Order: sequence, then structure tokens, then C-alpha cells
Amino acid sequence: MHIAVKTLNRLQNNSLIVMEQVSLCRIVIIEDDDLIRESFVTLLNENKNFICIADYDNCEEALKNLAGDRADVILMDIGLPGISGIEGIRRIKSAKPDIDILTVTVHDEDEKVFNALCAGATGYLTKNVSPERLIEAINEVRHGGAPMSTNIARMVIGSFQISTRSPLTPRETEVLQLMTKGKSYTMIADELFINKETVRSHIKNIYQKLNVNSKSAAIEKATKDRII
Amino acid sequence: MHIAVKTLNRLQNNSLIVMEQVSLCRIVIIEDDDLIRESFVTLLNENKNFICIADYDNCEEALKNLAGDRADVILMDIGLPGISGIEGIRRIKSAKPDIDILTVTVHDEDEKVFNALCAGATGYLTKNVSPERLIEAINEVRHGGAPMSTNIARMVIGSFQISTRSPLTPRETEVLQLMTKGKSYTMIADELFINKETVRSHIKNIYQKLNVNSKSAAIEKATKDRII
DNA sequence: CCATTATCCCCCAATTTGTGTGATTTATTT
DNA sequence: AAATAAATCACACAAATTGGGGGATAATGG
Repeated sequence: MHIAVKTLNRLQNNSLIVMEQVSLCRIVIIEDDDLIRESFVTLLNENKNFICIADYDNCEEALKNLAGDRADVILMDIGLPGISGIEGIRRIKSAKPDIDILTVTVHDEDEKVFNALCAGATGYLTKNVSPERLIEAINEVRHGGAPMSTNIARMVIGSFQISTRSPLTPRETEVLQLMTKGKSYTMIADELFINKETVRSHIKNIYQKLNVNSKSAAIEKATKDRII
Repeated sequence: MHIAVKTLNRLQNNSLIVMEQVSLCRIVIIEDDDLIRESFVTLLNENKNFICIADYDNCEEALKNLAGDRADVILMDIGLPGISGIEGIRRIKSAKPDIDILTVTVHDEDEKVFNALCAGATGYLTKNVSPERLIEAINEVRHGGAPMSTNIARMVIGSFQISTRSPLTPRETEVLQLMTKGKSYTMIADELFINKETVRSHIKNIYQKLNVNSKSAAIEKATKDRII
């Protein structure tokens, strides 16, 4: 083995060892496509570490049996008839916060993804996931991870980043950020060690640049354009 | 091959094929630990798809040569002397937005992680990463992914979720969320189709429950406690 | 039945906000 | 050297917002 690999191996604590000490993991599947659902069931039951307790084609049924199923992990589609998967996630999490919910779905639109995550999904896989990756993902989630498909991961990380093409100056951005936190002009002035009048001046310029004329509109526009 | 695996394989478009059509990827390393830095260089140069153009033990130097290096990917520590890695990320991204920056570091505190991501890092690996995973991560990042260590992924996803143990009622939470968006009592009332006085009443209760007495304090506390 | 939740009402003083019309200083770019 | 952009500060005025105090009513769910 090469020196570089040796050095790096010494630096890591091999987490694979931990990953293999899994206890039997109880899984519930909620998915309305019969073919896919049954494929999941078969795949998971093939693996000695997993047992598929139940599978449902709708949320209502799953919620009714939630307590009895005692699932560790739920695989969940979000494009369901009846109660949406998103609402389903919310209800499951509110009743049983310790269950890890993995969203497995074809949907990769911003809104769906973030709603699912906000509702309580611990991972998000798009349906081009390989069987191996699905197994790996369940293991990951049981060990404190949060598996995501690559495109989802990029969306999620992208949501932290602000647009590089902001019309606002650094100082204006700073002021707007404090406004977002509900601070008054006076408080902003104090935090930035400048005069209240200066803050007002910055805000005037912000409003002009964003083409708005109120705090809420500025925050809304800035949020939409990802400049804060 | 089992039917379940067959079905699932048909459902996925195998992204590994795409992953192997990589063109030569120019990499720059910024890391102040000589041993680690040199290990990375050796490791990457062993791989025919990568070439390590340059390595630096500080950001200042790297920034000076940024244009000349023409990096595709930068591996970056964030616990550096001089300009912090976070500030380094910001400057690199502002000068060359197309470079993908992978943070590789021992730090896994919330603040550092989110600051790095907000500054523009496209991935975040903690230093227990295996050599194989590092290679994989670089490939991932070049193909639109956002590789993260499992613990980081969980932190990132967790940041979308709100605490299940909020002292606030659903309605109060709703009101507080609108306050966060800079809406006035009147606007909140209009959006919720209730009277302004009702909003005021909710807010009084919110303040009491959160033990605060101003908008900014309420938003701050709610944000810290992750109840919005 | 009692606690919780959600709804609404009035008063009042202090503060905040939006808008107007200015000025000065320091960089940076042309 | 001149022009531009960025950041700073000043004053005035009307309208709106905010926080605190005192209430009330109705519905819901243990």
C-alpha cells in the first residue's frame, strides 16, 4: 500500500466496522406503485439485517398501524394519493419522532425536497437509486447519517449559499440581514457601530435597488433572489 | 440476479458510467499540515484522472496564484493561520465562482460547517475520510454532487427541521413565522384572516412563553431553539 | 369541569418606519 | 484629474407599529 494511503488510513477511524454491527432493522414501506413497493420488500427481506414489517400504498393505513408496526425506518414516497407524503411525514414524526424516514421518490423539485426535509425526513433519495445504495442508505440513516442522492445534496447545500450577483453592497447586505432578524433601525445601528441615520440611509438604498418600499417586501424579494 | 434487484436496476440510470468519463481534473490543495497535504498530493497524483497543480499551506499564497493555477477543484482546510479558511472560501468563490471547493477538515462544529457552506463550499468532509471516499467525493463534486461526511449531512438536514418540543401552539408558531418575514401585525392578520387584535393577543402569549419582550428577542430565541 | 386554544376589543405612550432633501469622506475606476 | 461608488451622518414630518395594560367569548379536549 502506498504511503499516502497508509497515512490517510491512519488518520481515519474506519467507520465500516461500526456499520456492520447492525441489529435487525424493522422497516415499513409506503409507496403506491405496486411493482416498486414489492421490489423494495423483496430486496430488503433478502438482507439478514433488515425485516420488512409492513408495506402500504397510502399514508392513512400506515398511520393507523404506526404504533403496532414499531418501525425503525420508513421508506416513503411523497407523490401519494390521499394524504400527501409530506403531510404523512409530519404526522409520523409528530407521533413517533424516533423513526427515521427516508424519502424515496421521483420528485426532485426544490419545493418538494425542502418541504419533505422540513417535515422531518432524514434522507432523500431519488428513484434512480441502486439497490446497493438503498441498502447503504438505510444503514447510514441508522447510524446517524442523512443519505441523499447527489442532485439532492447539491440542492441542499446550494440553499445555504447566496447569489454572487447581488445588487447590494456588503454593508447593505449586512443591514438587510439584521432586518431579517427583526431588529429595529436603532438596534442595527448599535450592532454596526454606526448612526441610526446611516442605517436609514442604507435602507433607503436597499429599497431602491430591490424596487420595494417596505421591510417585508424587501425581505421577501431578498429571500427569493437568494441575496441574503 | 434476483427479481427485485432486476426491477430496481431497470428503474435506475446507472450513474457510474457517467462518473468514469471524467476529463483530467486540476486540483489545488490548501492545508497547513505538511503530512496531510503531501499525502493528499501523492494520493491524487496516483490517479490518472487527477492532477495536483499546486499545494499551499496558507490562503494568501493560494489566492495570489488563483488565476494561474486554473483549478477545477480546491481541497481546503478551514483551520488555517492567517486568513481563515472560511474567508478564503469566500474570496476564492468571489473571484472564481466556477471552482468547486471541498472543505476537508477536523472541525465539525455547527458554526464552522454552516459558515463554510454559506461562504461557498460545495462539499464538506471531515478528516476521517478514507482515500477512496476522497477520490469519490472529488468525482461527485465534478458531476454536480455535494459530498458530505455522514455526520455533516445529518447536521445539514437537521438544520431544516424544527424542534418537536415547542411551547408554542400551531397558531402561535404560524404568527411567529410571519413575524420572521418582517410582516406587521396588520399584515399577519390579513394573511391569517383574523383580526389584528387576535394577532396581538397571540404575540403577547408568544412573548410570555418564550420569556422575551420584543420581536427581535423572540425571533432570536425561536431561532436558537429551532422552533421556527 | 377545567385548561387550552383561538378569537376579539379598547386605551395609551413610545418607538419605528417610510419619505423627502440634503452633506461629507474615502476609495476605486476611468 | 475627474467621475463614480460606497459609507457615513443630519433634520423634519406624518403614518404606522409596537409593547403593555386591562378585559371578553366560544370551542375543544381531556
